[in-house]
Amino acid sequence: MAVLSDPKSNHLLAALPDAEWQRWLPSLEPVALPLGKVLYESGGKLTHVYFSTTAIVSLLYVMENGASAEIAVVGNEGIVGISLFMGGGSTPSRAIVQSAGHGFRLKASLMMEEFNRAGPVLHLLLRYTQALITQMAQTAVCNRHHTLDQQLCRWLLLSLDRLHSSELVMTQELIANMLGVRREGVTEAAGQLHKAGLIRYQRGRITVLDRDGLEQRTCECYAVVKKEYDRLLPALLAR
Amino acid sequence: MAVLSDPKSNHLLAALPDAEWQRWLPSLEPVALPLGKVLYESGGKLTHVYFSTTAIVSLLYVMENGASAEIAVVGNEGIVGISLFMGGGSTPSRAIVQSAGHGFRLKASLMMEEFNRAGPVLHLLLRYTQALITQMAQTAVCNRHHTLDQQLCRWLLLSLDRLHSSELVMTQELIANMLGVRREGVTEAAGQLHKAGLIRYQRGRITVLDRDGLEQRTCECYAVVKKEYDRLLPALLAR
DNA sequence: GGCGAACTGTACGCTAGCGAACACATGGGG
DNA sequence: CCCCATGTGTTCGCTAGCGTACAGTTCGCC
Repeated sequence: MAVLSDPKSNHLLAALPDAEWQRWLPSLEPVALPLGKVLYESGGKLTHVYFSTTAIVSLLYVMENGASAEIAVVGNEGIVGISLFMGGGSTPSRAIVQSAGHGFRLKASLMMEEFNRAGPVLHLLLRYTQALITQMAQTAVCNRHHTLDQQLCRWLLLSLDRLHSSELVMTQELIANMLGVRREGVTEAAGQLHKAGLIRYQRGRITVLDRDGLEQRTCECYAVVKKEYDRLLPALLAR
Repeated sequence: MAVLSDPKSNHLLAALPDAEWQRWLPSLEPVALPLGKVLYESGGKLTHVYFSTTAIVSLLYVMENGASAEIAVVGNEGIVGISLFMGGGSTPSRAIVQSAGHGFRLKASLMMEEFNRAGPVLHLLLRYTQALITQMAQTAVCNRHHTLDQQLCRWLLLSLDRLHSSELVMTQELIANMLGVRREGVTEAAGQLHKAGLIRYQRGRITVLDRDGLEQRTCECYAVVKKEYDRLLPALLAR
């Protein structure tokens, strides 16, 4: 995989009007996003916003006792660091790379300048934020009502949608952290999916064999989120 | 309680610069917000945004099977209908009055005009939205990790903060819907709080006797949300 | 003033997921 | 090439909360 991927692999960047694109290009700084890299810390000030091209980033809340839960996931469809332009400049959550890859970043000050032009950039970012809000809301619902198996399916599907392959480099331990459950629970649920022939895996590497099967097993939450992203950001998905 | 309360009882309205305030005033339409009133439906187009003064509104997701879960709660500190200005004009959730009261509404077209002036109104609304996002995220975390007792405390505290009295008119059934749990579970948890001398209740009417006690019993989620609202919207709380 | 609907309390068996403890597998680095 | 750190599988007892069923209580209304 090339270190320098195309910025237009990020759907938000790709959706920029030409004027903005030309203006931003020189300032877009390519960055490697290795597994576990923390893009911002809970309560920390944002220095950059990130546009992933091939990585997946989790927005994670870590509790006082060390337990954690994923709030939302961002891939090449979005931007990491919305609290910058929403106001406040920080959030109580952490952004951490969940699947290694590359991306681009933009200085916070520049981002703010662009946002404050109050043109298409602002509207694009707010629509994306609205989609992200839906994902968070649905995460709350899912955490309340659905089984671990269903949630695992949802999580795999959301991750797949944000990747280019059907293979996830991801240990069960990591997945457990994201879902906020025990690793053993993930082992068990993954075992079910394996038995059902939907996935295959070897030590930190999950291959999805039957995407439709996963969709049938998961709860409605996945479809709700997917539909809302498609509705709010159609241009981005056209690519 | 007067039908026409003061619009400035709503913190967002109160925080408007004078010019905006003068401009909006003639268009602010007083509305009664009786228990159970639906301000917008899942996927429905927004015709107005609402500024509550004395009511509490729940953002609720209702699942295909009829089960539900509260995503966030809005009182006189906020606005109902953020998806209007965020883009998209609808969300998959429902907004329903959880505690009766009054408020004001503004036509969607007017709200958009004001938002698109891209001045202080825009920034105020986005900061509020950021606070709301935190609440949603923390709801997700809380649903994952905390006990029903803790969540009930959190919920009571969040509701108290959005009311003017220490008395909630609210059946256990309703609370159960909000928390996405069984009514019996709420009965039990409420019984604990009653025994501990923290609350009192008579048939759909809960009186909080010991607020500090609730704060000690609840999980960290309440404090996280409270702190973030205070941080993001300090002017509003000064009143 | 008492009837009935709405609200609250209690009980019981059941299940998903937890916590802890440990055995097994695997594959990359010395 | 083999060692051992890292990842995975399995087991067991435990608990919170579910679903169901039903009894008791309160209050508004006729």
